[in-house]
Amino acid sequence: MKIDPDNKADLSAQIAEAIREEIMAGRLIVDERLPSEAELADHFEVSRPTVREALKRLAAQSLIRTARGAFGGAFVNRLSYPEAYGQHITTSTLLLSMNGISFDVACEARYALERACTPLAAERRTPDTLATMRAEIHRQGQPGLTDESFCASDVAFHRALVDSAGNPVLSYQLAGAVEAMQPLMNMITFTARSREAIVGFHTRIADAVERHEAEAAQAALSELEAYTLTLGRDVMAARARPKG
Amino acid sequence: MKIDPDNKADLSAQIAEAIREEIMAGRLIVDERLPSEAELADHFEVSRPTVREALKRLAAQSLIRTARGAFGGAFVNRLSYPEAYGQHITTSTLLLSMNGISFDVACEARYALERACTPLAAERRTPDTLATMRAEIHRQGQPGLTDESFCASDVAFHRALVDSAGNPVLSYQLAGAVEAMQPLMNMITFTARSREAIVGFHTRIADAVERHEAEAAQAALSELEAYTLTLGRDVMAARARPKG
DNA sequence: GCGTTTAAATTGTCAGACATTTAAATGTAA
DNA sequence: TTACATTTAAATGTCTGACAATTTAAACGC
Repeated sequence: MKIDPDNKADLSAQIAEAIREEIMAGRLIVDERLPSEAELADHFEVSRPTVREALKRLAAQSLIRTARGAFGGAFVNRLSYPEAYGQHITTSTLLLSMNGISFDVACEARYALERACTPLAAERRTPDTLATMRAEIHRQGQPGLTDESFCASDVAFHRALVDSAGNPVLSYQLAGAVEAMQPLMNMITFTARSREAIVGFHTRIADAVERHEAEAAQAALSELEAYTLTLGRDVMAARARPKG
Repeated sequence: MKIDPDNKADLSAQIAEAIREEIMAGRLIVDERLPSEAELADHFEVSRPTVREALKRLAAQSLIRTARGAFGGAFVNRLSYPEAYGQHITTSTLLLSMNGISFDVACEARYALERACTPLAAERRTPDTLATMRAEIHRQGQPGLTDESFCASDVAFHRALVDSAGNPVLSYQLAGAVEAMQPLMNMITFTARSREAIVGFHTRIADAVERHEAEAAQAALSELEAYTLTLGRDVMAARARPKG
């Protein structure tokens, strides 16, 4: 493994980067065991705590996993879809919340991406994904539902729509976009009237997907986007008026 | 800040998660200073190395940054677009390479997402992004170009197309999809004939975007997808035949 | 008033030790 | 021989204490 020049950056960051490059380049393959912490410390000529900090950096990115005990150690981790989802959602959510991304921009990106899945979803939807969409639509019509539950069900519906495309890479990419919108969506209070409208759009989408009508589904999605945008703008406008 | 129950997981992971939740929930805001390592160790009732491992986990995710010296410490980091790009690309690349994602599935996801940007790109393209696309097309026609440079230019062209949409969130989401394909694309050797064909598709796309013709651009993209798929399948087939 | 020096606070690194966990090796009895 | 219990070795997890390097602010001298 590569060494570190007289770089002045943190040693643990340099070591983590060296190991990360080995993994990215495929020179360390999945489930391969890294040398023990003591051996790594010896190799890089640093102390064990420094090596451990480097390994924790890699663990935080799900690049390695560790096991205690004899024949334990650090192993190259096969990045699973749930782990990848989680990291993507964390990154996307923070990017939106920390950079003052407007509701309009986030909304546009989200629905543009979602429309991209729709033709595939209309072509390949299964009874299973259709049933999930129908179930979420039914839940959204329940009177006692809290705003939080309504939002969660909304996410689940759109998630099912995306999953209908049957492309796990697409599902992964969309997860970040849809989930990251959640905090922004939570700012909107859904009146009974707006819920009714949204359920209407969802029903149109599910119907179109069931009938393999991609364009009708895309059209309904575009109208839902426009409607969501008006809801968001109303909230912003109301917030600009400090008068209650 | 929250404490840790009698959980048996790593203390550093628990502490990192507790701080991460504070940041995600907005209770720790951008540029806010965390307590010093000694204070955190005191608060969580662990030793300083354990706190440091937790902080390194957060630093690896660009959630915090650290500064030495008096009035230094750990600060909540504003996640920048380049940092978010980098993490997204790392995650996407590893997800594809470690899970045996087929060329077909990755290709489908990538072009589906890219087509989603096309209507916005055709609407909003600027002289600047058009010039970038033209420049990359010109470079791709140079005879002496290596396969690596051709691939890089291909990525730059598609990146310019995506950026034409003028939506930074969309650009961020697409970066992972496009860049993560790069290792798979590098397996394809581009003959003079295939390069000529690709330059032709790129020219059609640029022309359509310049004329604000979204559907023509999408059609050219779809044909490029089909052509890329045949190239990839030829490579796979040639690889299946061990005979040279 | 200004430049220099000093002090303090904080992260970065090290050394050594002990605790905990895990699986293999070993021993023991039915 | 087989099954079960014990021991052992290897590795990570955690702690203590110390020192180095860095950076800012305050003190100091002129």
